[in-house]
Amino acid sequence: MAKSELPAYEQVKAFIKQRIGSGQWRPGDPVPSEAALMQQFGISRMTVNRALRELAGEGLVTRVQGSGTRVAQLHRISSKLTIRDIHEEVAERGHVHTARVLLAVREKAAAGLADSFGLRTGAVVFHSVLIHMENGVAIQYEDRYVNPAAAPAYLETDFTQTSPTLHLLRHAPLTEASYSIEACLPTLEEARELGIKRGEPCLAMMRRTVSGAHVASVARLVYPGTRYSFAGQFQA
Amino acid sequence: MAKSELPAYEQVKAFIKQRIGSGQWRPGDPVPSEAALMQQFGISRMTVNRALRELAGEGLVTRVQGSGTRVAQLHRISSKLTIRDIHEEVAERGHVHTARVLLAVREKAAAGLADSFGLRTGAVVFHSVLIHMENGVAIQYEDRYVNPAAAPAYLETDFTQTSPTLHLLRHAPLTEASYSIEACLPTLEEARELGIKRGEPCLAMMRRTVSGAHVASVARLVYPGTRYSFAGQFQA
DNA sequence: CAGTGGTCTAGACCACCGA
DNA sequence: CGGTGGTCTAGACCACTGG
Repeated sequence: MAKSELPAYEQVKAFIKQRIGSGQWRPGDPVPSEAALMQQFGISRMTVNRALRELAGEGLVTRVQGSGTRVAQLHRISSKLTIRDIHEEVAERGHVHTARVLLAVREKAAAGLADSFGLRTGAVVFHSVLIHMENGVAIQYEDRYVNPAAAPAYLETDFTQTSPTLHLLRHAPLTEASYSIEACLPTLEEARELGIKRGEPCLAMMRRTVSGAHVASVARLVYPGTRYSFAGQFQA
Repeated sequence: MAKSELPAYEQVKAFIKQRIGSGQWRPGDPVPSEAALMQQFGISRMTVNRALRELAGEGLVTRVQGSGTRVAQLHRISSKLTIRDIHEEVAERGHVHTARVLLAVREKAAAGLADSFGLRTGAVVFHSVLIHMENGVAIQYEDRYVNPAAAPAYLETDFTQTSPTLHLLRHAPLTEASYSIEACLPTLEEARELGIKRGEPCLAMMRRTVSGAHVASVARLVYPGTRYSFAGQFQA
């Protein structure tokens, strides 16, 4: 009707967000039903439904069929942590990314590693180790194992030109990934190659990626604590 | 028509995900138009639209009005990092959460801190420091400043019963938050209170939350590296 | 049982893009 | 201009919840 600039479903979302954000509606309180919002806004149910469905996806409300929609318990702050190809990340800061390859070989997998890949102990896996640098300063030690079944041409890559992550994204479409981040002290070799003291704390990310039926890659990424941090943001 | 168990829009999503995941459709390739998928699946456009809209929301495809839908460039792995109330988190593991309050006072804000809150230097802020324990083991040192304008009753809380995070979630509805995670060594006091050596690496999270017009809280959370890690997952 | 949300249809008008 | 996606409607049937 009106020449309103905002789509109707966005208006409904804004209305509800305002009520929640201002504290008028508290966690656990009921949100008006789709029928009620239809009437109130004079719009069709599909439109109201879309608004509520998106709010549920954002974690602001909880919907239960047959019961109703309620303001969610906001006991968690959920935000996106984006893990990106390091070359792209450095380039976006307007800096120069370079890499030094310390190792790029095929190896027989030890028992634990073979397990991670779902392979037999002693099966061949690819193993690469490199140092990533931003404007000449080492910022990441990347120790990675790759499943040949997922990326057979892995070792033919010039890792100074194409980062291992990029090669894998291109040749082994990602279907699943998991990671964990912890604090640690660098090993002797990591400290030497990163050019830091052994006592300097580091962030270590363990990452495991799955491509289709294969575990594609298992990597340990070590960042000097003083040169790197993960940041994130959240907006209601 | 068929007694298919999966909703039609989920079937469309699964179809497209399979094509992308298997590498048949590569980044930049066009995805069939809504009209084409309507025909192919024999369903209405709204249903196809929902499937494609959700895939776009998940970052798997890019949609441009007038141009079409394409497979997204998968150069980033984007996953949710969920930050939760520590009491809830410990309780969910079936463990016992306790807290020890080291400080809970009102203070005059130094220049830098006042800036963070958008207050004058010397304005009164609340300051709390506590140790969180899981089954009696210290897992987090929480050093937090709170804006009285956002949570006037903050200091009246018994933090051994209601965690600062929970109090804030209840009284200062969250509209925005940002954080960063880095590795560090604990200060003397942090090491003493956490019961760890000074050389033991820690994860430090700096968190800043906004509630409506106010910056509600600024906190530094220190976790012993050997007792904590952040984990996340991603699924295409 | 009445009320809720989950899904779906068969149309429609519009803004935008590229040829 | 035709094809694309963005939005919206006015119905519909169903599964589930709660009293």
